[in-house]
Order: sequence, then structure tokens, then C-alpha cells
Amino acid sequence: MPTMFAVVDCNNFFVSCERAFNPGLENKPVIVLSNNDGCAVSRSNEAKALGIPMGAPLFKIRDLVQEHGVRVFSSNFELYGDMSSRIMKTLEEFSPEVEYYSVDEAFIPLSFYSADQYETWAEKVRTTIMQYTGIPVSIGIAPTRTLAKAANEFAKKWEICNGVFSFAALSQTQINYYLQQLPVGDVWGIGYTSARTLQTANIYTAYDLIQTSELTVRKYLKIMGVRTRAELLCISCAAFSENRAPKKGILSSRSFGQRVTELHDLEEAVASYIDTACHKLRKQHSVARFLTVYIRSSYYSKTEPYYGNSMTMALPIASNYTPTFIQYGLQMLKKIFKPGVRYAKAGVFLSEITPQHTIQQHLFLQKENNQIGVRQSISDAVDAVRNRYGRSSIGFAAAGIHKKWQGKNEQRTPRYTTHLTELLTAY
DNA sequence: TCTGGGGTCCTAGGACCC
DNA sequence: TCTGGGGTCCTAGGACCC
Repeated sequence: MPTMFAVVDCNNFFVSCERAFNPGLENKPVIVLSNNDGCAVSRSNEAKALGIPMGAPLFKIRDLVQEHGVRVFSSNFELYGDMSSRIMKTLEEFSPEVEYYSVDEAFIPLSFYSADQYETWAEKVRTTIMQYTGIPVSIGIAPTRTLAKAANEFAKKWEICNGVFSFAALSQTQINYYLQQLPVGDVWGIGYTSARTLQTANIYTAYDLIQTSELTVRKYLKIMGVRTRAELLCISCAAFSENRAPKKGILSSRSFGQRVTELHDLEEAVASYIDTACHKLRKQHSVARFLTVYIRSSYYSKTEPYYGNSMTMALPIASNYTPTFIQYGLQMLKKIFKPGVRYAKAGVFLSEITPQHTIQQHLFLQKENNQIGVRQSISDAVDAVRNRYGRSSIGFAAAGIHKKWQGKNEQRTPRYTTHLTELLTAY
């Protein structure tokens, strides 16, 4: 049984990845944009200090960007993903057990003998990750994951902490002192809506929350709030879902670079997203039985009426064979397509996902049953070619070639670590 | 004109059953 | 046609996370 949890969190992760390959960006305001160059999703401390909020649309912060010479990058997820796996591998050198929580964050259960060992350990983790990858991380340590996340907030906020903050040696009374300084909305698991609700009940800080009775908390926040409260009281109850467990639903969707009006272009996009989703499905050795397709116009337009629609279909036999999904997907698309709409986004969702080896054959579709083996071979071949020669080396005709609907990605840096032709050059 | 993508978990309410 | 409690299962939608 672990007595403590550490949470290791990369600082301003996407920005730090860009900085790792371009030291000229140090001490400068830098932001990384979301897909389609839409919003700021990662900000350097200097950019935060300028008042650029998380998720701010680029067009709304243009003036700030120009005035202060903020460096702006498109997202380079291939680079970030690769840096992430390097960091996770480094963590594995420090612990047999690593819970991968997100691309830039992991929990590690710990049980050392004395409280001061935790901070020494964390210090070593920090310097090693910096040495191996160039990415700065913050580490919070506490008896529960929720408190570890809180400790991490302090590690980031207070420079004197040097990136590490631990509740390990503190009593609940001492911990409470810190919880008084943590706004309730900054507690892990309490978002904007819940924080607003709690404020109407005069609950403003994490400390206020634990001073409130369990029954009252249950009234406002239901079971999740009760668990969060317990975690703040050092009672561990957030069971961690299994590491790298297979996904229960797989979503692939993108906003278009420009509005799309033609059915043909939507068909290409949907086929292309299905391709992506099925590839993920095969990668985790699963099959799916349900396919959802959706299309929509812009949420934000003041001049056009909103149109969005979706449709879901059950396949006769669960599958992971791309052409089958494309066939059904395009059928559904035709039914929900409405002419005259300027579409901003489309997406597909695979659900009722089960392990590949449990495919339930269809009682009456003997022909379908017989094809399962053949399709598997075709899929294997396609995936093998892509693994070797890259994603775009081979594709489905239905997904198109020119893809004029594709999103903007104008300021992307090279994929330094995953493409031989894009290696960093030193002069 | 320009506003991301990909997940998880929980709840309320409806359909259905006896 | 009305009366009633008690249960399961499914789905849509909301809240949250990064």
C-alpha cells in the first residue's frame, strides 16, 4: 500500500517543448495554438503575465501579440507526443509504477521510510528530466492524488519551492493552513460550474470545503464532490483507472481550415477521420460496433443559423476494418447533409469497443464472417506500410488527395525527433 | 473573417418489466 | 380504465480533466 503520491507535471508543456529546441525563446512570451491555429492552449509565464488567458482565440489577442512581440507557434503534436514518451520513460527509471495521466503529467505511488526522502527523490527526478529532455517539471507530493495536485500548484506558484512541494511531513492541521490559500476552483475535480455553485454557499477555499459537512457537499456536488472532500482530508479514494487501458470510445474530429459547403469535401473529411479512428482502434487491438458521424456549422456565427446533426449506426459485426466504416459513414453523412450550410467541423466516434479476439460472429452473414481473416491481412499490410514509410505513404481514395478542407497549421516547427529529414541543424 | 481535440465518469429520466 | 411500488437497463447530456 503506498503511503504517498507524487504528481509530476511539465511546466507549460508545449511551450517548453518548443524552447527545448530553440533556446532563443527563453525568457520571452511564447504561445502555442490549438489545432487549426485557433486558440492559445499553452503559454509561457511571460505570456501569462501579459494577461493572455488560457484558450484565448488568436484573433482576440492579436494586439497583445503584436505589441509585445509574442512568439506564436502552431501545435506540433508529433513532437510533443515524442517528448512526452521520453519523459515517461525517464520516470520509469525512478519507479516501477507510473500512472500516465495525460501527455504532460503522471502520478507515482511512493513509500519511503522518512518524510525528508521524498523531497530529495523529487529533486533528483527534476534534474534528471531536465538533463535528458530539457523540459522543466514541477512535483507535488501528498498522501492522496488530490492533495498531490494541490501541492503541485504551490510548487509552481512559489519560486522558493524550486519546483517541489511536499505535504509528506505535515499533519492535517498544517496541511489545512495551505488549503486556506487554495481557491476551491483550483482544486482538482472542481471546475468552473461547481466553484460558482459552492460560492453561493460561502465556500471559497479548499479549506472551506473540508469544513463543510459531507452531506452538504453531496447536496451540491454529488458523489464526485464527496470523494474530493475526502481526498483533501487525506483519505485516498480516487481509484486510478488502469494504466494504458484500452479506450472505450475513440473520437476523431477537426475544424476545417475554411468553411466547407460541398458534400464531396465533407465525404473526404469524414473518410479521413474514420481512417484515423480505425487506425487507433487497431493499435489497441480492439473492434467497435457503433459508428457515429456528425457535422456542424459554426457555433459563433451571428449571421447564419446554426445547423448540426449526427447519426449513429450499429455494424452487423464489430470490426476495425477501415473500408467497412467508410462505407457506412458515407451513407450516414448523405442522410444528415443539408445543402446550403457552411460547415465548420465534422467528426466521427467509434463506440462499444471490445477486444479484437472476442468478435461475435453473425449467425446469418456467413460471407461477412469468412472475410474477417482477409480484412485483417489487408489492415495489417496498410498499417505496416505506414509504420515504415509514414502516415501519408498510402491512403484511402475516399479520403481525397488535395484535402482543401484541412485545418491551418501555419507556424509549425520541425518534427525534430521523429523525422530524419527534420533534424535540428547546428552551425 | 478568425473560437481545439480527445477523453472519463456520473446522473436524471424514460422505457420496460413484474 | 384505473390503481401502485419496485426494479433494471439504456441513453442523452453535463461536468470535469488536460
